[in-house]
Amino acid sequence: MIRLVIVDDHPIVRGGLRDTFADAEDIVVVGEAGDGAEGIERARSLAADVVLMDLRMPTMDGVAATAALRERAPDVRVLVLTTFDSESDVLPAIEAGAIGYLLKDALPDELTHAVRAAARGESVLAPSVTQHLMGQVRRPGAGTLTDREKQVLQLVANGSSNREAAAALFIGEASIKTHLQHIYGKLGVRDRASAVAEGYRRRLLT
Amino acid sequence: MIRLVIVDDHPIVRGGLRDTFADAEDIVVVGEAGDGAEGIERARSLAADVVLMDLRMPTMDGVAATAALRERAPDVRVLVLTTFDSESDVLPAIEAGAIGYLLKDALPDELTHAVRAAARGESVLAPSVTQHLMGQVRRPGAGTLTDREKQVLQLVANGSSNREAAAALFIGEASIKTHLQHIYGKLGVRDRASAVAEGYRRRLLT
DNA sequence: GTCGGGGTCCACCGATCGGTGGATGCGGGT
DNA sequence: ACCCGCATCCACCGATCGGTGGACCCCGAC
Repeated sequence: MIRLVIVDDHPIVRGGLRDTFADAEDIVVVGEAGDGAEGIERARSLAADVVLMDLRMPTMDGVAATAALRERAPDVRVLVLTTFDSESDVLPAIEAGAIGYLLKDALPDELTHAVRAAARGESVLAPSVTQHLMGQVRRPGAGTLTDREKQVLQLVANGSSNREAAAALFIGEASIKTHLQHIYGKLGVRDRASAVAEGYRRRLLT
Repeated sequence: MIRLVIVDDHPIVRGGLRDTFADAEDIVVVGEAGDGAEGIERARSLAADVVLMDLRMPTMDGVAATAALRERAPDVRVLVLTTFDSESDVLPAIEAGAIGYLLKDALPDELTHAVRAAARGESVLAPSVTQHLMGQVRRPGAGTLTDREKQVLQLVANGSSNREAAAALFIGEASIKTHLQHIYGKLGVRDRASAVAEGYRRRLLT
């Protein structure tokens, strides 16, 4: 029997998860928590096998909680279940010691399978997360924007539209779009707003 | 006769400006420079009345050059002429001692008038810049996003579309749009990408 | 010499965003 | 009692963006 603890700050989400695992005869939800600190306490006192961990939570977030659990209760497997799959969420969570990373659009079936896999010590990743990870290894130089790309990103961060950025660099609008596509690919994002965010996180922008 | 020095790293822009002032009988362009350090030197050695200063330049930017000029040649009026009007450009430039702030979409006529005004010690600001400044005084609490607005901005920075952010916060897409409009107003930007940038600059985002 | 990466450009399309001008309800402050 | 800030929601529109699948040129490395 797999002893599961659910950590998520939304009661509604917790309810949905509880229902999901009600059908699984080999999984029992032994506890719930609304933030990271509480989650750590529950996981330890209830002798959890697997913790289903949200990332964005008040007071103590999922990454910090995961890291703390790895330290204080190394036998507990932490399975991240969150809404976001940007690199800035995925990589810290993996580094912190999460054994799996699923997105909240996962089907109930996928969820129960993932919990069983986690209990066996196997890793389960959402497809888009897998891509991010592959991107990290496939391209050792990934995250290295060219000078031109940095210029474009800086202009976008300063409020330029594609047209304005093109004018500022004396090139065509199409080139700006191409540069941005390359930037999205390298940073693992889908739009200019999160590209700017990643730019600041990686200290590419001022 | 007003002695003018042009500081801009693009030769083409310098050329255009030179042409612009060729028609003004009371203004003579006595020198040009391609970066801030050079601009300071020219402004002093050529006894400039007014310096037309670009902000984004290699090696020494316009803000640093303006501050240095105020220090070492307080009689020289610095008139900023740049492409950008985000708060993070405007405020430092004004603080550094610029007497005016124009955008590069200004008409030649506006430019010559502004140079004459600067020579007389009067301030000329581009309309959108004036708005930024007024925003600074009118709202002492400006730049203070509400908790909800910070949540929205954080989600946008993490790559959420409006729809996704709405789902994450359990509210409607229309509310996300409204929050974003408020955020744009408070941060003095026009789109989500530069809102994210301002968020990082003001340390509202992680 | 050719292969790959960087930079530039094109067309087309659907999706999303930004702008505007509202409206409602709640709570705190005067 | 009233007003204002905050949060929520609506509709409509044009502008912009993101996705795709190319293309060309230049240059340096192998």
